[in-house]
Amino acid sequence: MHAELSIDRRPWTQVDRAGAGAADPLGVDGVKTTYVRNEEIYGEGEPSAFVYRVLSGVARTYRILADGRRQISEFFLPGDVFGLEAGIDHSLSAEAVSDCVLVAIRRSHLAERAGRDNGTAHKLWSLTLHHLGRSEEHMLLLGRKNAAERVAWFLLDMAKRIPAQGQVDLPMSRQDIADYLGLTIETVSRTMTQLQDDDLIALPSCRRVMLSDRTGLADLAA
Amino acid sequence: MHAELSIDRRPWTQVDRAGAGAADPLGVDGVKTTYVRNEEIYGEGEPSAFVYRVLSGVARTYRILADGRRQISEFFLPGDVFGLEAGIDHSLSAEAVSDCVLVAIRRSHLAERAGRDNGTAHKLWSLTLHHLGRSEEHMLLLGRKNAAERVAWFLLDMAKRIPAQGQVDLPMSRQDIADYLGLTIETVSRTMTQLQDDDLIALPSCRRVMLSDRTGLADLAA
DNA sequence: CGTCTCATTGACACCCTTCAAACGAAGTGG
DNA sequence: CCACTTCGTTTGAAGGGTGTCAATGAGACG
Repeated sequence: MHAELSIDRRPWTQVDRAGAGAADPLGVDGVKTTYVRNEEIYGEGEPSAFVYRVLSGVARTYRILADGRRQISEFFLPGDVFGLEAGIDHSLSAEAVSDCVLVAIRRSHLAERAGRDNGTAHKLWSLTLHHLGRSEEHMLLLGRKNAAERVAWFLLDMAKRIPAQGQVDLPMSRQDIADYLGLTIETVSRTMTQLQDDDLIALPSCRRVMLSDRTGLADLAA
Repeated sequence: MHAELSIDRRPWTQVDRAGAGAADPLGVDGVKTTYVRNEEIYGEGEPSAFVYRVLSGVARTYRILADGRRQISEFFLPGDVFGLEAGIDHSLSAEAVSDCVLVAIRRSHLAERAGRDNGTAHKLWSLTLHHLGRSEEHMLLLGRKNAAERVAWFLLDMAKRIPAQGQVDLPMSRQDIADYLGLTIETVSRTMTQLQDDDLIALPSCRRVMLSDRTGLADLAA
């Protein structure tokens, strides 16, 4: 990895000291805001005025079809940034998966600083490239993988992103997982059970997953 | 659309005068290269040394699984730019869909210029955001749409991107379309026939599509 | 005209969805 | 402390949409 292209993923909470008005790692002041579970952060079509960094909790962005079919495009964990979009209006909606605290950074301030400071401009670009890389991986999953491969990939990805050893506490519901993986809630549930029967994982509770056989999961995830 | 976020999509051929060594709209010298149909432009895992602009013809980027399943992430038409990735190595492969001419722009030159010139930096970022927006749309398609909706969306998208009126001359094979839409070649073929039976399109030849009912197609594409 | 490649069509199988019911955990009120 | 409710998850049975396998058809080219 290029050092200059790497992304700072430290949960910002750890260095937060000032609350509202403190500078984000992107170098621009933001306002700390709390959202409760399932609360809307922004909606598709609304003006895209802010970029958000997650301090605690988890957020999701998604698109929805007229008949209610939903595709979650990404989950955002502490340290992650979302809300960067091409147009002046949001083409995605965003909601809180769990109660969460975000820093909202005014997009115009960010643009202004990026115009002056190459470092900020470069960070924003890197962040966008990182998202693009993940969405390409996501497309491969949605277009070409079966249910077991999708779920195995998802669990490994979550284990990578959530700091903990040997287990994952999933922050989202089965419905969220299904809408992220392009499956139904029933298929996700059945697949989890199957992975458990195959001794690849254990499920002490429905939100807690022990990865008993990471190699086996990785083989599946392809 | 922000004027500053808009993308210059003019086919560069129209302003090309010097051949190799001429400056791209991105402001950096590039080398014009010709590729024949199905020729590899770069492979997954190779060092990512160049960014490409299509002058003529069409290119595809894709990822492939160990057993050969392929997901095409995007087609690139004249004027389009591809090859921008987060890491130092390509995470996608790229090939020529048809014989095509590309300008290869050295990434290090681009990075150097972006470091000096905010305009270039901003163009690169906008381009990346544009790709990200498209890939989010693509994820919705792959995760939640059925075959008819996928094909209808694809035809409308191609009609938008390929200048012509009332008809589209598809530059790619059914296999390419299938791998882009997350379907099989047989399903694409059957769906095209079905759309024709429903009087939404006409197929004078397998590469030429007349969009007889754009409204009906748009309703389907959702 | 023969060959090669790609596209279309048909028959059948299977993975995932749909519909439905049971189960379990968490919270509330008696 | 225990019914009761609510919400989310799991499990079952059945159906459908898409994949697989195979054969036929249609252009392109020599």
